[in-house]
Amino acid sequence: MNDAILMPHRWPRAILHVDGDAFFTSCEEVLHPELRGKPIVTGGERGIVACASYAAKALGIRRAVSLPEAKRLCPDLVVLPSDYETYSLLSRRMFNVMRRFTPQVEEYSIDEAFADITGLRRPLKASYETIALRMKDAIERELGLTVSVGLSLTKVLAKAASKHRKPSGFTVVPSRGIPLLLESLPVGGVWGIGPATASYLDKLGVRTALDFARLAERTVRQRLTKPGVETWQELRGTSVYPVSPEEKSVYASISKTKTFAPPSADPEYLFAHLARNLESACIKARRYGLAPRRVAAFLKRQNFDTTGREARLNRPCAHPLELSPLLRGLFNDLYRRRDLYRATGVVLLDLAPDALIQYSLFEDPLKAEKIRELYEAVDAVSRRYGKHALHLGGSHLIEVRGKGRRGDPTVRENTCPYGKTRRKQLGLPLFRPASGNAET
DNA sequence: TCTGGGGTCCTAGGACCC
DNA sequence: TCTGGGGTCCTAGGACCC
Repeated sequence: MNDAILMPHRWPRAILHVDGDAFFTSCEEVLHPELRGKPIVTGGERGIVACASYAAKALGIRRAVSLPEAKRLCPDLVVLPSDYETYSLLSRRMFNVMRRFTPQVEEYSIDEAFADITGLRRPLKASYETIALRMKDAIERELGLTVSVGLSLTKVLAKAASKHRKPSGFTVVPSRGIPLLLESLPVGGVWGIGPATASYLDKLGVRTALDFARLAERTVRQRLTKPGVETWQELRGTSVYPVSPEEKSVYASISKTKTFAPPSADPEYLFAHLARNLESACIKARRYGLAPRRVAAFLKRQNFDTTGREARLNRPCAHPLELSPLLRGLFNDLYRRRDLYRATGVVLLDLAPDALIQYSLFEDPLKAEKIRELYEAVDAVSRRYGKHALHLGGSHLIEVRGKGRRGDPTVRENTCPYGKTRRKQLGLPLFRPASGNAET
């Protein structure tokens, strides 16, 4: 282990992290001042707590607990449905306040943002600390809710700093302050270190973020993968994650999943859930004018093990009617009769803008066009009467065996997206026979 | 943390080719 | 019929985040 954290000169970079305090419920308090200070939660529509106000947290109510359980802890609890429109609005306002100081603002989530204020001391005639404090004050004054702010040399350190003191915390960590900050932070609390890495590090005797930061570089490179090494560098004050102000407007993927109780082994029941996942995901994709080039399905077993399969389309397509046979193929490949499953899910990947959707010469363009018209009508009905007002009439309507029927427009011809399965179908061994005594 | 739902990124290793 | 090596592409799954 090293003796000391490297000491770079004082502010090689000045990065701050702004974190809304109990953001959703705080937004509700802005909207309904009479609720201020009361125990309130949002998430009423889902049956679990999405966000708990500080008054509710004081009573032991945490995220993801069920509403009946929360009600039991606090009979007077105010339960509200999530109102994302309002939260997004206040979120945008928060980011805009930040952007008055610098365009180098990265919107990380609805209630968090980073800003790189390196080099602003001279133009703004103020210390980094003062700039950060002005930003915090402006947000709180203009929005009427509080944020916690961390200022340090890297994103990982700034994030650790902002959560060091909440709510309405303000924590400045120059290089000499790093050990003090990291000493009281369990390594699993570091942004980028999850349960798996934390328990692995624990075996190496690493308990706190400071222990981790003090590991020798060679040790870290040998034992961890890229994200681990980068997190280690950031913790030592070397900035490797830039603040990137470009907004990522398009989704890389869209997924829909559903857990059901009790778990089931009934293939028709499971496939019906998958079909519904597919419809929801496609509705969302079409709403954003997107269509996937790859579609994946996954099943979650009772023990939370998850397996998935994906398939490539020969053109982007966000229409369940066309994708359903393909989904059936993926499902057949995944499903094991002896297993009980607790959830299904569908992921649309490789999303392309709808404008780019083109029909291949080998298909019946009339049919494709009809399907497109059908879904335009479906979307219109859904907008009016709700999401699943119209949907596929269950799996029985579409009788398809296996997958990738020749001529199926949604499956690339002569291509099998899953090698192992294809090998199985062709009666080939899944692996090259091992050398040695594999065949005794 | 006894585990809901929606995302992103990384990597091992197989497929395929030369 | 066993035998390499190397490069690229892709899939499945893991890990992490809010």
